[in-house]
Amino acid sequence: MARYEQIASDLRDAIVRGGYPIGAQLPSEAELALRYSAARGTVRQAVALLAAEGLVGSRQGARRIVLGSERSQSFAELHSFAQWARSMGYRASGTVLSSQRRPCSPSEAVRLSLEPGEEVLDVLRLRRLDGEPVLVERTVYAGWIAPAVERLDPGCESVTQELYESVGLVFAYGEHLIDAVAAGSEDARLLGVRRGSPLLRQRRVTTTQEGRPVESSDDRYRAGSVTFSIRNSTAANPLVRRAGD
Amino acid sequence: MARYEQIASDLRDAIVRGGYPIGAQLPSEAELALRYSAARGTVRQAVALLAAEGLVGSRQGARRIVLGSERSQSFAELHSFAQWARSMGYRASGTVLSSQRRPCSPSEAVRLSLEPGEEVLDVLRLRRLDGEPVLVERTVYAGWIAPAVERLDPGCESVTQELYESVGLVFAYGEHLIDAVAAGSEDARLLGVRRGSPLLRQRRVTTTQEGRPVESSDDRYRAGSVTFSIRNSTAANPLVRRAGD
DNA sequence: AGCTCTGGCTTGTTTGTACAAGTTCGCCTA
DNA sequence: TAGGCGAACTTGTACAAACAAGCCAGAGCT
Repeated sequence: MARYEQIASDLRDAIVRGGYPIGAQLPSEAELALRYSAARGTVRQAVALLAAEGLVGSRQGARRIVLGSERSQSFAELHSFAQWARSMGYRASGTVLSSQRRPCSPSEAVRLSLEPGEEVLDVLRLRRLDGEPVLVERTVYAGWIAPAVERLDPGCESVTQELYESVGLVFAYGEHLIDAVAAGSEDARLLGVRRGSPLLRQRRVTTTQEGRPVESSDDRYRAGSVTFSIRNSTAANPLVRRAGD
Repeated sequence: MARYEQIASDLRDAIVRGGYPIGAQLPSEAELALRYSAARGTVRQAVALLAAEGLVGSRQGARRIVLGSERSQSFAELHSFAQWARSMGYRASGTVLSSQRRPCSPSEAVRLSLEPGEEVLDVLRLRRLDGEPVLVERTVYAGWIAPAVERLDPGCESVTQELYESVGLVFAYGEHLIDAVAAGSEDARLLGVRRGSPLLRQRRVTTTQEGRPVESSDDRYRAGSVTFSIRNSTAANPLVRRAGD
């Protein structure tokens, strides 16, 4: 673990534990540098990490301010339903309802950087939190990873983790589109809600470290079961609003 | 404009214009430093900016990779419906349907850091894109900014911009919670949809540069009109999934 | 042909220095 | 008392240097 990560982690703990309540000022960079016997540049990297997490804000000339005190989750917990559920103290389970190979559609070819007509693996999964059905996941895997996915146990908890352990596949980047849709008849049946009732939809494309697309997924959460949360600032602005399709 | 921002802007333009297509390698830091006659540290600040925007990814030892080529919008465009609409080429309009002072509820007192029972301003607005009703906005303003809000023109396009010009108020930080809800009868009537149909809800709290909360808002978008978009990576992870209320 | 290994390239981390720019607060003055 | 001024403090930007760690392609070997 790098020195600046240690310092960031130490400060984050202090904030989460209430040592620096919301609205309080953080010590100056010079003071932190002295306290941790590090150069000012190293301390700046540490607080930049906290700023990216939305925990602290800063303005030139003034002390840094604590903006929030909730620990933000890791990348893995955003991409893996099971890992997220575990970290929240829920028991996650899942079932593969169908799984079949087929040639990819033109739009999928673009999203996954495939040749038109190349084979993909189409998987439908139902996910549960503490036994309650919460999420319908329709995932399209690129052909080159399909064999490894097909080898997975149908009741497998964490696909992400299994793929890492079996073939060393690491998800590294993701793009996510979030909107609301009405439940179709299949969604309604699986989630146990009425047709037309609101669902939170997350469409995502995930790629490896090399930027190679692995999967494209359409996840639909039962309303009330999940909320997405973001902190942004004039400096860091990850969330973007787009016009509907 | 800082040197590293110039470099970032230059590289971003090149990426957006297709000079570096998705999947391509960026020049090495040393080469960029030479090209721009800047120190390597300065170049690193520039590419860190692009990485935060999700445009490029990096791994130690390998060249940086272009991951996306869409320009992400500014903070203002996320917080201000009007400024976002304008940048997307839409014509935005809005109407204040009601506006009244009342004592704040206990939960609002916490969210806006107010004394229990302190006065707040409650505003209901309907927003349109090219004439079409798209968004119902229920905003609660802290008492100290209420007079300035009440002085605004009821048909005012951009509240954010007007507040900046009239009292110099700058929104600097925001927290956003995104989920899906069914349209209530008021929502349905205003947006011209059926009761119970899906809406995309964005609840947000916005604060000033000093970390002082200004407004708390519940915005509901008609399904299909707006999508939120995010890019994340193992390094930068702004988006968080949370359990429902 | 296929494999390993190594050397050079590239990004990651840390330190040190210097100056610019903005904030804060006390002091002085009108 | 109210306002203006300035000094001290704090964050932002930029440069330079050095080493660590990981990647990659080409040389050489089997």
